[in-house]
Amino acid sequence: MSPARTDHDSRRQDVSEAVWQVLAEHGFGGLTMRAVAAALGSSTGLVTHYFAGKRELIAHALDILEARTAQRPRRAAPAPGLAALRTQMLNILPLTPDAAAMNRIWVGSWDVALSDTDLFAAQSVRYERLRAGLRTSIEDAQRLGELPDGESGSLATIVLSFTHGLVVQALFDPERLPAATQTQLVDDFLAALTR
Amino acid sequence: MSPARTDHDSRRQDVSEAVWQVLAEHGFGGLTMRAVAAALGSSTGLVTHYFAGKRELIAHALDILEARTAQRPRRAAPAPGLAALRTQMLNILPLTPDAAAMNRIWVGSWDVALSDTDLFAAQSVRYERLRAGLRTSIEDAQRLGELPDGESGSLATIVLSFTHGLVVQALFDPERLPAATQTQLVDDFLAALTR
DNA sequence: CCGTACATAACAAACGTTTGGCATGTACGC
DNA sequence: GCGTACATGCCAAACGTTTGTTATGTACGG
Repeated sequence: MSPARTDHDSRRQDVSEAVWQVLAEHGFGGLTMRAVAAALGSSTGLVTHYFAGKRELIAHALDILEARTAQRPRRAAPAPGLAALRTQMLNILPLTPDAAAMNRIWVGSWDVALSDTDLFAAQSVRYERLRAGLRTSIEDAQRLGELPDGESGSLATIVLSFTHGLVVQALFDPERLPAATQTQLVDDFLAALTR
Repeated sequence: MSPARTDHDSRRQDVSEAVWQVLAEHGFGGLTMRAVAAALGSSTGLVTHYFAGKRELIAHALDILEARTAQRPRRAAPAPGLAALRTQMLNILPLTPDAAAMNRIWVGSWDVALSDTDLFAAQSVRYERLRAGLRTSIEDAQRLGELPDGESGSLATIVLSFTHGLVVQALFDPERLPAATQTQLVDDFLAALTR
Protein backbone atom coordinates (compact mmCIF):
# COMPACT_ATOMS: atom_id res chain seq x y z
CA MET A 1 0.00 0.00 0.00
CA SER A 2 2.64 2.51 -0.86
CA PRO A 3 1.44 5.84 -2.12
CA ALA A 4 2.37 6.77 -5.64
CA ARG A 5 5.37 8.93 -6.32
CA THR A 6 3.27 10.95 -8.71
CA ASP A 7 -0.26 12.09 -8.13
CA HIS A 8 -2.33 9.43 -9.77
CA ASP A 9 -5.45 11.55 -10.12
CA SER A 10 -3.49 14.43 -11.54
CA ARG A 11 -1.86 12.27 -14.18
CA ARG A 12 -5.14 10.69 -15.03
CA GLN A 13 -6.47 14.16 -15.54
CA ASP A 14 -3.69 14.79 -18.04
CA VAL A 15 -4.81 11.78 -20.01
CA SER A 16 -8.35 13.07 -19.89
CA GLU A 17 -7.16 16.34 -21.31
CA ALA A 18 -5.45 14.55 -24.18
CA VAL A 19 -8.60 12.58 -24.87
CA TRP A 20 -10.55 15.82 -24.91
CA GLN A 21 -8.11 17.35 -27.34
CA VAL A 22 -8.28 14.43 -29.75
CA LEU A 23 -12.06 14.37 -29.65
CA ALA A 24 -12.32 18.10 -30.30
CA GLU A 25 -10.10 17.78 -33.32
CA HIS A 26 -11.00 14.47 -34.92
CA GLY A 27 -14.23 13.36 -33.30
CA PHE A 28 -15.00 9.92 -31.97
CA GLY A 29 -14.10 8.41 -35.31
CA GLY A 30 -10.54 9.60 -34.77
CA LEU A 31 -10.27 8.62 -31.13
CA THR A 32 -7.54 5.99 -30.89
CA MET A 33 -5.13 4.94 -28.17
CA ARG A 34 -2.24 6.08 -30.29
CA ALA A 35 -3.79 9.44 -31.02
CA VAL A 36 -4.30 10.04 -27.32
CA ALA A 37 -0.75 8.96 -26.55
CA ALA A 38 0.58 11.23 -29.26
CA ALA A 39 -1.44 14.19 -27.99
CA LEU A 40 -0.03 13.48 -24.55
CA GLY A 41 3.50 12.97 -25.85
CA SER A 42 3.75 9.55 -24.28
CA SER A 43 3.43 5.89 -25.08
CA THR A 44 0.23 3.96 -25.41
CA GLY A 45 1.33 2.05 -22.35
CA LEU A 46 0.76 5.12 -20.22
CA VAL A 47 -2.74 5.47 -21.54
CA THR A 48 -3.65 1.88 -20.81
CA HIS A 49 -2.07 2.25 -17.41
CA TYR A 50 -4.77 4.73 -16.44
CA PHE A 51 -7.59 3.42 -18.58
CA ALA A 52 -7.95 -0.31 -19.04
CA GLY A 53 -9.03 -0.07 -22.65
CA LYS A 54 -10.67 1.98 -25.30
CA ARG A 55 -14.09 1.27 -23.88
CA GLU A 56 -13.17 2.79 -20.56
CA LEU A 57 -11.58 5.65 -22.38
CA ILE A 58 -14.76 6.47 -24.23
CA ALA A 59 -16.88 6.07 -21.13
CA HIS A 60 -14.57 8.41 -19.29
CA ALA A 61 -14.71 10.91 -22.13
CA LEU A 62 -18.47 11.05 -21.73
CA ASP A 63 -18.03 11.51 -18.00
CA ILE A 64 -15.78 14.48 -18.63
CA LEU A 65 -18.41 15.77 -20.98
CA GLU A 66 -21.03 15.71 -18.28
CA ALA A 67 -18.69 17.10 -15.64
CA ARG A 68 -17.63 19.98 -17.84
CA THR A 69 -21.22 20.73 -18.68
CA ALA A 70 -22.04 20.87 -14.99
CA GLN A 71 -18.91 22.70 -13.87
CA ARG A 72 -18.46 25.06 -16.76
CA PRO A 73 -17.91 28.72 -16.01
CA ARG A 74 -21.58 29.38 -15.83
CA ARG A 75 -23.43 32.51 -15.15
CA ALA A 76 -25.06 32.40 -11.79
CA ALA A 77 -28.79 32.20 -11.89
CA PRO A 78 -29.94 35.76 -11.27
CA ALA A 79 -33.15 34.52 -9.72
CA PRO A 80 -35.04 31.25 -9.37
CA GLY A 81 -37.72 30.45 -11.89
CA LEU A 82 -37.74 31.63 -15.46
CA ALA A 83 -34.45 33.52 -15.18
CA ALA A 84 -32.77 30.38 -13.87
CA LEU A 85 -34.23 28.36 -16.73
CA ARG A 86 -32.88 30.85 -19.22
CA THR A 87 -29.46 30.63 -17.60
CA GLN A 88 -29.51 26.85 -17.76
CA MET A 89 -30.27 26.98 -21.45
CA LEU A 90 -27.53 29.51 -22.13
CA ASN A 91 -25.11 27.33 -20.18
CA ILE A 92 -25.73 24.51 -22.63
CA LEU A 93 -25.43 26.50 -25.85
CA PRO A 94 -22.12 26.94 -27.73
CA LEU A 95 -21.73 30.61 -26.88
CA THR A 96 -17.95 30.43 -26.41
CA PRO A 97 -15.22 28.48 -28.25
CA ASP A 98 -14.85 26.16 -25.26
CA ALA A 99 -18.55 25.53 -25.11
CA ALA A 100 -18.53 24.93 -28.85
CA ALA A 101 -15.81 22.32 -28.50
CA MET A 102 -17.77 20.64 -25.76
CA ASN A 103 -20.95 20.53 -27.77
CA ARG A 104 -19.07 19.31 -30.79
CA ILE A 105 -17.88 16.35 -28.76
CA TRP A 106 -21.30 15.81 -27.34
CA VAL A 107 -22.94 15.66 -30.75
CA GLY A 108 -20.17 13.40 -31.97
CA SER A 109 -20.76 10.98 -29.12
CA TRP A 110 -24.25 10.23 -30.33
CA ASP A 111 -23.06 7.97 -33.15
CA VAL A 112 -21.11 5.69 -30.85
CA ALA A 113 -23.69 5.93 -28.07
CA LEU A 114 -26.47 4.80 -30.39
CA SER A 115 -24.49 1.69 -31.33
CA ASP A 116 -23.38 0.62 -27.87
CA THR A 117 -25.81 -0.69 -25.30
CA ASP A 118 -23.92 0.51 -22.24
CA LEU A 119 -23.18 3.96 -23.59
CA PHE A 120 -26.74 4.18 -24.79
CA ALA A 121 -28.04 3.60 -21.28
CA ALA A 122 -25.55 6.04 -19.81
CA GLN A 123 -26.61 8.66 -22.29
CA SER A 124 -30.27 8.15 -21.47
CA VAL A 125 -29.50 8.65 -17.79
CA ARG A 126 -27.60 11.83 -18.57
CA TYR A 127 -30.58 13.22 -20.45
CA GLU A 128 -32.82 12.32 -17.59
CA ARG A 129 -30.61 14.30 -15.26
CA LEU A 130 -30.54 17.26 -17.57
CA ARG A 131 -34.29 17.23 -17.82
CA ALA A 132 -34.68 16.99 -14.05
CA GLY A 133 -32.58 20.12 -13.65
CA LEU A 134 -34.68 22.04 -16.13
CA ARG A 135 -37.85 20.75 -14.54
CA THR A 136 -36.99 22.24 -11.18
CA SER A 137 -36.65 25.70 -12.66
CA ILE A 138 -39.81 25.21 -14.68
CA GLU A 139 -41.82 24.31 -11.61
CA ASP A 140 -40.39 27.30 -9.78
CA ALA A 141 -41.41 29.51 -12.67
CA GLN A 142 -44.89 28.03 -12.69
CA ARG A 143 -45.22 28.62 -8.97
CA LEU A 144 -44.15 32.21 -9.53
CA GLY A 145 -46.66 32.61 -12.31
CA GLU A 146 -43.92 33.18 -14.88
CA LEU A 147 -44.96 30.14 -16.87
CA PRO A 148 -48.47 28.80 -17.49
CA ASP A 149 -49.38 25.64 -15.62
CA GLY A 150 -48.98 22.32 -17.37
CA GLU A 151 -47.07 19.10 -17.05
CA SER A 152 -43.58 20.24 -16.11
CA GLY A 153 -42.09 17.05 -17.50
CA SER A 154 -43.41 17.74 -20.98
CA LEU A 155 -42.24 21.30 -20.81
CA ALA A 156 -38.78 20.18 -19.76
CA THR A 157 -38.66 17.87 -22.79
CA ILE A 158 -39.73 20.71 -25.05
CA VAL A 159 -37.14 23.08 -23.61
CA LEU A 160 -34.36 20.52 -23.88
CA SER A 161 -35.43 19.66 -27.41
CA PHE A 162 -35.23 23.26 -28.49
CA THR A 163 -31.90 23.81 -26.78
CA HIS A 164 -30.19 20.74 -28.17
CA GLY A 165 -31.56 21.34 -31.62
CA LEU A 166 -30.19 24.85 -31.51
CA VAL A 167 -26.83 23.45 -30.45
CA VAL A 168 -26.64 21.31 -33.57
CA GLN A 169 -27.66 24.12 -35.90
CA ALA A 170 -25.20 26.51 -34.30
CA LEU A 171 -22.38 24.00 -34.70
CA PHE A 172 -23.07 23.56 -38.39
CA ASP A 173 -23.63 27.24 -39.11
CA PRO A 174 -21.67 29.31 -36.60
CA GLU A 175 -21.67 32.38 -38.82
CA ARG A 176 -25.41 32.51 -39.06
CA LEU A 177 -25.83 31.76 -35.36
CA PRO A 178 -23.27 33.70 -33.32
CA ALA A 179 -23.65 33.94 -29.56
CA ALA A 180 -25.85 37.02 -29.68
CA THR A 181 -28.24 35.44 -32.17
CA GLN A 182 -28.48 32.25 -30.13
CA THR A 183 -29.32 34.28 -27.05
CA GLN A 184 -31.95 36.19 -28.97
CA LEU A 185 -33.52 32.92 -30.16
CA VAL A 186 -33.65 31.63 -26.60
CA ASP A 187 -35.43 34.77 -25.53
CA ASP A 188 -37.84 34.51 -28.45
CA PHE A 189 -38.54 30.92 -27.53
CA LEU A 190 -39.13 31.72 -23.87
CA ALA A 191 -41.31 34.66 -24.81
CA ALA A 192 -43.50 32.28 -26.81
CA LEU A 193 -43.78 29.97 -23.81
CA THR A 194 -44.77 32.73 -21.40
CA ARG A 195 -47.43 34.22 -23.61
CA MET B 1 -19.06 -0.61 -73.59
CA SER B 2 -20.77 -3.95 -73.77
CA PRO B 3 -23.88 -4.32 -71.67
CA ALA B 4 -23.26 -6.30 -68.52
CA ARG B 5 -24.77 -9.67 -67.91
CA THR B 6 -26.10 -8.20 -64.70
CA ASP B 7 -27.75 -4.84 -64.31
CA HIS B 8 -25.02 -2.59 -63.04
CA ASP B 9 -27.31 0.00 -61.45
CA SER B 10 -29.44 -2.64 -59.83
CA ARG B 11 -26.44 -4.35 -58.27
CA ARG B 12 -25.10 -1.04 -57.10
CA GLN B 13 -28.41 -0.47 -55.43
CA ASP B 14 -27.97 -3.75 -53.57
CA VAL B 15 -24.67 -2.51 -52.22
CA SER B 16 -26.38 0.68 -51.15
CA GLU B 17 -28.91 -1.35 -49.26
CA ALA B 18 -26.16 -3.22 -47.45
CA VAL B 19 -24.50 0.06 -46.53
CA TRP B 20 -27.78 1.29 -45.12
CA GLN B 21 -28.20 -1.85 -43.09
CA VAL B 22 -24.73 -1.61 -41.59
CA LEU B 23 -25.20 2.04 -40.71
CA ALA B 24 -28.54 1.40 -39.05
CA GLU B 25 -27.01 -1.31 -36.91
CA HIS B 26 -23.49 -0.13 -36.12
CA GLY B 27 -23.39 3.53 -37.06
CA PHE B 28 -20.67 5.27 -39.00
CA GLY B 29 -18.09 3.98 -36.58
CA GLY B 30 -18.92 0.45 -37.68
CA LEU B 31 -19.05 1.16 -41.39
CA THR B 32 -16.30 -0.92 -42.97
CA MET B 33 -15.81 -2.53 -46.35
CA ARG B 34 -15.95 -5.96 -44.82
CA ALA B 35 -19.09 -5.23 -42.83
CA VAL B 36 -20.83 -4.10 -46.00
CA ALA B 37 -19.65 -7.17 -47.86
CA ALA B 38 -20.85 -9.40 -45.03
CA ALA B 39 -24.26 -7.73 -44.96
CA LEU B 40 -24.44 -8.30 -48.68
CA GLY B 41 -23.25 -11.87 -48.42
CA SER B 42 -20.43 -11.25 -50.83
CA SER B 43 -16.75 -10.46 -50.92
CA THR B 44 -15.14 -7.10 -50.43
CA GLY B 45 -14.09 -7.32 -54.04
CA LEU B 46 -17.68 -6.81 -55.10
CA VAL B 47 -17.96 -3.72 -52.93
CA THR B 48 -14.81 -2.15 -54.29
CA HIS B 49 -16.00 -3.00 -57.76
CA TYR B 50 -18.89 -0.58 -57.33
CA PHE B 51 -17.33 1.91 -54.93
CA ALA B 52 -13.70 2.78 -55.37
CA GLY B 53 -13.00 3.23 -51.68
CA LYS B 54 -14.37 3.94 -48.28
CA ARG B 55 -14.59 7.65 -48.94
CA GLU B 56 -16.85 7.08 -51.89
CA LEU B 57 -18.82 4.69 -49.80
CA ILE B 58 -19.43 7.26 -47.09
CA ALA B 59 -20.28 9.95 -49.59
CA HIS B 60 -22.74 7.59 -51.21
CA ALA B 61 -24.23 6.73 -47.83
CA LEU B 62 -25.01 10.39 -47.27
CA ASP B 63 -26.52 10.57 -50.72
CA ILE B 64 -28.82 7.69 -49.85
CA LEU B 65 -29.67 9.50 -46.65
CA GLU B 66 -30.72 12.59 -48.50
CA ALA B 67 -32.58 10.65 -51.17
CA ARG B 68 -34.49 8.60 -48.64
CA THR B 69 -35.30 11.69 -46.67
CA ALA B 70 -36.72 13.32 -49.75
CA GLN B 71 -38.60 10.26 -50.95
CA ARG B 72 -39.84 8.91 -47.65
CA PRO B 73 -43.55 8.20 -47.28
CA ARG B 74 -44.75 11.51 -46.02
CA ARG B 75 -48.17 12.60 -45.08
CA ALA B 76 -49.67 15.13 -47.41
CA ALA B 77 -50.22 18.56 -45.97
CA PRO B 78 -53.92 18.78 -45.14
CA ALA B 79 -53.87 22.53 -45.66
CA PRO B 80 -51.31 25.28 -46.20
CA GLY B 81 -50.09 27.24 -43.19
CA LEU B 82 -49.93 25.88 -39.67
CA ALA B 83 -51.28 22.46 -40.58
CA ALA B 84 -48.60 22.10 -43.24
CA LEU B 85 -45.93 23.13 -40.76
CA ARG B 86 -47.14 20.50 -38.32
CA THR B 87 -47.02 17.89 -41.06
CA GLN B 88 -43.49 18.86 -41.99
CA MET B 89 -42.41 18.45 -38.41
CA LEU B 90 -44.11 15.08 -38.08
CA ASN B 91 -42.42 13.98 -41.30
CA ILE B 92 -39.04 14.56 -39.70
CA LEU B 93 -39.68 12.82 -36.39
CA PRO B 94 -38.95 9.11 -35.80
CA LEU B 95 -42.58 8.06 -35.64
CA THR B 96 -42.04 4.76 -37.45
CA PRO B 97 -39.21 2.20 -37.32
CA ASP B 98 -38.05 3.25 -40.78
CA ALA B 99 -38.05 6.90 -39.82
CA ALA B 100 -36.19 5.99 -36.63
CA ALA B 101 -33.49 4.15 -38.59
CA MET B 102 -33.12 7.09 -40.90
CA ASN B 103 -32.81 9.57 -38.06
CA ARG B 104 -30.39 7.30 -36.29
CA ILE B 105 -28.14 7.33 -39.32
CA TRP B 106 -28.56 11.02 -39.74
CA VAL B 107 -27.57 11.78 -36.17
CA GLY B 108 -24.66 9.39 -36.50
CA SER B 109 -23.41 11.24 -39.56
CA TRP B 110 -22.86 14.37 -37.54
CA ASP B 111 -19.69 13.07 -35.93
CA VAL B 112 -18.01 12.43 -39.25
CA ALA B 113 -19.53 15.57 -40.77
CA LEU B 114 -18.08 17.76 -38.03
CA SER B 115 -14.60 16.39 -38.72
CA ASP B 116 -14.67 16.58 -42.50
CA THR B 117 -14.73 19.90 -44.33
CA ASP B 118 -16.66 18.69 -47.36
CA LEU B 119 -19.29 16.84 -45.40
CA PHE B 120 -19.57 19.79 -43.06
CA ALA B 121 -20.44 22.10 -45.93
CA ALA B 122 -22.92 19.61 -47.35
CA GLN B 123 -24.64 19.37 -43.99
CA SER B 124 -24.93 23.12 -43.70
CA VAL B 125 -26.60 23.27 -47.09
CA ARG B 126 -29.06 20.57 -46.07
CA TYR B 127 -30.05 22.57 -43.01
CA GLU B 128 -30.54 25.64 -45.12
CA ARG B 129 -32.90 23.72 -47.38
CA LEU B 130 -34.85 22.31 -44.46
CA ARG B 131 -35.27 25.74 -42.94
CA ALA B 132 -36.39 27.22 -46.25
CA GLY B 133 -39.15 24.62 -46.45
CA LEU B 134 -40.37 25.36 -42.94
CA ARG B 135 -40.19 29.07 -43.58
CA THR B 136 -42.64 28.87 -46.45
CA SER B 137 -45.27 27.24 -44.26
CA ILE B 138 -44.57 29.69 -41.47
CA GLU B 139 -45.11 32.67 -43.73
CA ASP B 140 -48.33 31.11 -45.01
CA ALA B 141 -49.48 30.65 -41.43
CA GLN B 142 -48.62 34.22 -40.58
CA ARG B 143 -50.55 35.45 -43.61
CA LEU B 144 -53.52 33.38 -42.46
CA GLY B 145 -53.25 34.79 -38.96
CA GLU B 146 -52.45 31.35 -37.51
CA LEU B 147 -49.09 32.53 -36.24
CA PRO B 148 -48.15 35.93 -34.82
CA ASP B 149 -46.04 38.13 -37.05
CA GLY B 150 -42.30 38.11 -36.61
CA GLU B 151 -39.16 37.28 -38.51
CA SER B 152 -40.04 34.05 -40.28
CA GLY B 153 -36.38 33.07 -40.50
CA SER B 154 -35.97 33.11 -36.74
CA LEU B 155 -39.15 31.16 -36.28
CA ALA B 156 -37.98 28.56 -38.78
CA THR B 157 -34.78 28.15 -36.81
CA ILE B 158 -36.73 27.76 -33.60
CA VAL B 159 -39.06 25.19 -35.11
CA LEU B 160 -36.21 23.19 -36.62
CA SER B 161 -34.31 23.37 -33.34
CA PHE B 162 -37.21 21.94 -31.42
CA THR B 163 -37.85 19.25 -33.99
CA HIS B 164 -34.29 18.02 -34.26
CA GLY B 165 -33.78 18.13 -30.52
CA LEU B 166 -36.87 16.02 -30.12
CA VAL B 167 -35.49 13.58 -32.67
CA VAL B 168 -32.39 13.04 -30.56
CA GLN B 169 -34.29 12.61 -27.33
CA ALA B 170 -36.73 10.21 -28.94
CA LEU B 171 -33.87 8.11 -30.31
CA PHE B 172 -32.31 7.81 -26.87
CA ASP B 173 -35.53 7.19 -25.00
CA PRO B 174 -38.03 5.55 -27.33
CA GLU B 175 -40.08 4.14 -24.48
CA ARG B 176 -40.63 7.51 -22.91
CA LEU B 177 -41.28 9.13 -26.28
CA PRO B 178 -43.41 6.85 -28.47
CA ALA B 179 -45.01 8.22 -31.61
CA ALA B 180 -48.13 9.45 -29.81
CA THR B 181 -46.12 11.33 -27.20
CA GLN B 182 -43.93 12.94 -29.83
CA THR B 183 -47.01 14.10 -31.69
CA GLN B 184 -48.47 15.48 -28.49
CA LEU B 185 -45.27 17.41 -27.80
CA VAL B 186 -45.36 18.89 -31.28
CA ASP B 187 -48.91 20.04 -30.69
CA ASP B 188 -47.97 21.47 -27.30
CA PHE B 189 -45.09 23.29 -28.89
CA LEU B 190 -47.21 24.70 -31.69
CA ALA B 191 -49.90 25.70 -29.23
CA ALA B 192 -47.31 27.73 -27.34
CA LEU B 193 -46.31 29.48 -30.57
CA THR B 194 -49.85 30.36 -31.55
CA ARG B 195 -50.84 31.77 -28.19
C1' DC C 1 -10.86 -12.68 -77.73
C1' DC C 2 -12.32 -8.93 -74.77
C1' DG C 3 -14.39 -6.60 -71.23
C1' DT C 4 -17.36 -6.93 -67.37
C1' DA C 5 -18.48 -9.30 -62.81
C1' DC C 6 -16.92 -11.08 -59.05
C1' DA C 7 -14.05 -14.25 -55.74
C1' DT C 8 -9.82 -15.02 -53.60
C1' DA C 9 -6.17 -13.64 -51.41
C1' DA C 10 -2.55 -11.01 -50.41
C1' DC C 11 -0.67 -6.57 -48.64
C1' DA C 12 0.96 -2.76 -45.59
C1' DA C 13 -0.78 0.10 -42.31
C1' DA C 14 -3.21 1.01 -38.20
C1' DC C 15 -5.56 -0.76 -34.56
C1' DG C 16 -6.35 -2.38 -29.32
C1' DT C 17 -4.06 -4.99 -26.16
C1' DT C 18 -0.36 -7.51 -23.61
C1' DT C 19 4.05 -8.19 -21.93
C1' DG C 20 8.82 -7.56 -19.94
C1' DG C 21 11.52 -4.60 -17.93
C1' DC C 22 13.50 -0.66 -15.63
C1' DA C 23 13.11 2.93 -12.72
C1' DT C 24 11.61 4.88 -8.44
C1' DG C 25 9.19 5.27 -4.65
C1' DT C 26 7.22 3.39 0.25
C1' DA C 27 7.05 -0.28 4.01
C1' DC C 28 9.12 -2.88 7.34
C1' DG C 29 11.94 -6.59 9.82
C1' DC C 30 16.31 -6.35 11.46
C1' DG D 1 19.93 2.81 9.06
C1' DC D 2 19.71 -0.45 5.99
C1' DG D 3 18.48 -4.10 2.92
C1' DT D 4 14.88 -6.78 1.31
C1' DA D 5 10.15 -6.80 -0.45
C1' DC D 6 6.84 -4.92 -3.02
C1' DA D 7 3.97 -1.46 -5.31
C1' DT D 8 3.61 2.10 -8.70
C1' DG D 9 4.77 4.78 -13.18
C1' DC D 10 5.97 4.33 -17.46
C1' DC D 11 8.35 2.88 -21.81
C1' DA D 12 9.46 0.06 -25.62
C1' DA D 13 8.26 -3.62 -28.16
C1' DA D 14 5.61 -7.07 -29.79
C1' DC D 15 1.25 -9.50 -30.26
C1' DG D 16 -2.73 -10.82 -33.06
C1' DT D 17 -6.58 -8.59 -35.37
C1' DT D 18 -8.88 -5.52 -38.37
C1' DT D 19 -8.57 -2.03 -41.55
C1' DG D 20 -8.45 -0.10 -46.63
C1' DT D 21 -6.48 -1.23 -50.73
C1' DT D 22 -4.68 -3.80 -54.51
C1' DA D 23 -3.29 -7.81 -57.43
C1' DT D 24 -4.48 -12.04 -59.49
C1' DG D 25 -7.54 -15.46 -61.11
C1' DT D 26 -11.89 -17.38 -63.02
C1' DA D 27 -16.35 -17.30 -65.33
C1' DC D 28 -18.95 -15.76 -69.04
C1' DG D 29 -21.83 -12.88 -72.30
C1' DG D 30 -21.05 -10.34 -76.68
